[in-house]
Amino acid sequence: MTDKEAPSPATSVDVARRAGVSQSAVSLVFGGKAAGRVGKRTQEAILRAARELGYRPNSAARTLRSGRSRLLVLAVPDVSNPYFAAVLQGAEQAARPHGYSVMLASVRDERDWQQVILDALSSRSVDGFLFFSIYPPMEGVHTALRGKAVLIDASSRELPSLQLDIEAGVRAAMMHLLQLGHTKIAHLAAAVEAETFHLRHKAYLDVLQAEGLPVTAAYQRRTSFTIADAHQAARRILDRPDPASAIVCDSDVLAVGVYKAAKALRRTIPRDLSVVGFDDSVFARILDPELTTVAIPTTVIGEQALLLLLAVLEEGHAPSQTIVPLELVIRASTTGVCLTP
Amino acid sequence: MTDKEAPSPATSVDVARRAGVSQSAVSLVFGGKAAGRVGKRTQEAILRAARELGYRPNSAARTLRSGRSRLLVLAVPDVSNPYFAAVLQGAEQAARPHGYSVMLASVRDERDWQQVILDALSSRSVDGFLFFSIYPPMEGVHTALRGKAVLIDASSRELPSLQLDIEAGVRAAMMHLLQLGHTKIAHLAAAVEAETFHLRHKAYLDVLQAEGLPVTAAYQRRTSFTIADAHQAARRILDRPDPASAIVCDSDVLAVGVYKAAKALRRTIPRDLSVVGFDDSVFARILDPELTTVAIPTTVIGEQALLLLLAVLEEGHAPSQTIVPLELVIRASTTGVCLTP
DNA sequence: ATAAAGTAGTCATACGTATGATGATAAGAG
DNA sequence: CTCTTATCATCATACGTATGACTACTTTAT
Repeated sequence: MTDKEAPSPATSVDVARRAGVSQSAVSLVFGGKAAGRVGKRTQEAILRAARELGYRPNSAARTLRSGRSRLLVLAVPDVSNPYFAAVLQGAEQAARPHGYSVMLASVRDERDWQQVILDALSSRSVDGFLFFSIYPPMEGVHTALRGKAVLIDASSRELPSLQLDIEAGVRAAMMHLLQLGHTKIAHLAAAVEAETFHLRHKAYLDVLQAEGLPVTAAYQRRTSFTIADAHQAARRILDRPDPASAIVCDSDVLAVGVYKAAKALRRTIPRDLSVVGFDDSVFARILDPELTTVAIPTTVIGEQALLLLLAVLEEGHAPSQTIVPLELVIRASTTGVCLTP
Repeated sequence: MTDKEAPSPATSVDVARRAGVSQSAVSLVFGGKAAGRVGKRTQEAILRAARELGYRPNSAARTLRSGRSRLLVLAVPDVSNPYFAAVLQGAEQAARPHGYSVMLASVRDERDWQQVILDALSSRSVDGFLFFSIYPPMEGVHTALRGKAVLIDASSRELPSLQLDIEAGVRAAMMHLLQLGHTKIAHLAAAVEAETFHLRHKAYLDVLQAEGLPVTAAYQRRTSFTIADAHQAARRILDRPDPASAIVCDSDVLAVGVYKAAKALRRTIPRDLSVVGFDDSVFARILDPELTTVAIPTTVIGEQALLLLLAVLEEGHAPSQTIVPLELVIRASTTGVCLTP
């Protein structure tokens, strides 16, 4: 109510003067180190004075003096992918109560990569990093990053990581299809050099072998991460004398391509073809029929990864490797195989 | 090649020492104010020394001293909407060459709003803001924001803004449908208190009137910004004796709801129902049939808005109101009306 | 009674940069 | 030869905070 716009913002010195204490005391209170150094009485006086002046600590000064910016970076390969947006949301939520902010950095190629890191590190404007599997830290930066970064959906000897149980996810998808009677199951893989995608393909092959099914080369295709390319790749899997009756995709985005291919070839999903996606992004529920997919708990991942990072930053502590379980969400794109063609 | 990891990062003093000049000279060079103050010779010497030491200016110190952080904030209502992600991308691209960074802030309700602004402003960690139509600046903050913010898809007397030609977009959609022979055109509106959505509805009504078509209350429905709610609302428009033959939606997201409603009611798009969306988000091409929609050039908007903001910040200059044209993208969800039912 | 430990508070300084004021030298104008 | 103007470089200082060192007082232990 007595809110007057301060022409020049109040500083800790102003607050100290008004509360009749030293600047140090103010700093201690706002730095959270008041325990055992500032009495309860004066603490209240300081807070009151601060409120009256509308005081907020100057973050630049704070960073300069303490060497910590309380700013973290989430580096993702594609800003416009809703998948990463959800992770960001989770990370932000976890960061706020600890006084940290999270910035999004889009890292398209490896050059960006190095750029972002070196810039951020050497200008000392960023305290820590969250990196996605894609473009994992290269040898050079690896060491510079120790104690400052956490990997998501990737493993590393040098950096702590938040792992997704990719193998279990793929296995769940495969078993679901097997139980529905499918034997000719294809895998539409993302042609991205990242551990997470290698794991997906390995799991696919493992299940086939474990179940005594044949491994057909024609049922395995790699494609770039676009709908159009996925469409073409899916076409090659389907447009042959002995087409697969089910396709497991490395991502919901790729599943979209499969839908388009099915339509072009006049196959009906799920009657003629069962499709399983990966991610459970918004796309899954937009597609018609709604997509059966391996759900990745994006928000939870953001939270957990950030908590890991905070542990690393503030305690140097790296709780080995945390594993996040994935869950198969069964919707309308999968059904029993048609017995008589 | 002679890249040795510096244990403690080099400062401008280190560079100065190595180049045999004063710290001021280094600062001038890296601040871009070397013209007429630092000779060509010494400038080169400084740059060389800096390179050798791997020097990067400390941003905190820079901010503290200059009072400018070179950090901007893009405040959006929903981080997970790809629409905003694209804008961010455009903004970042435009910001980088000017030495600015852009942060994303998710502003869900008005409380967030005030929080973000006051925090950012008073801790002096942010130089400027980009705000979306949704939750436009309230009276209180308005003044504090002058000279520091630009509005996107909204108008204001106090703040410069980047306007979208919403009216022309809606009109294009309507004229397209009219030319296809539709007369019973519905409007599925977003129940969000923002100028941009008011404009959409007004334009819808204006076209009806201008073309001498009746205004039917049952063809106008408002819905919250979710697929499920849009589904229900669309149902009410379609599930009646005299259903509309075309629906114009305030957003692609709402159009998704319409598709679901059409499916539930066993109507085929576009044979039984034409649908037009708004945004041209990823969804438009994922839907089947692909969605005719009013395209918003998101990346361009990000760029332009940021350029506006820079002009405001660096020159106090506000180029009145810039208007961005929208374009109708015709795909497969619209077709001529069926003459004999 | 004295040492040790705990509590409440202040002092002084340094973090790394930007920038106005101040010279020093050289060059061109009258 | 002096006066202005231009160019190049430096000095000194302040931005606002965090924090180790220090003082004074109180409590507890021995």
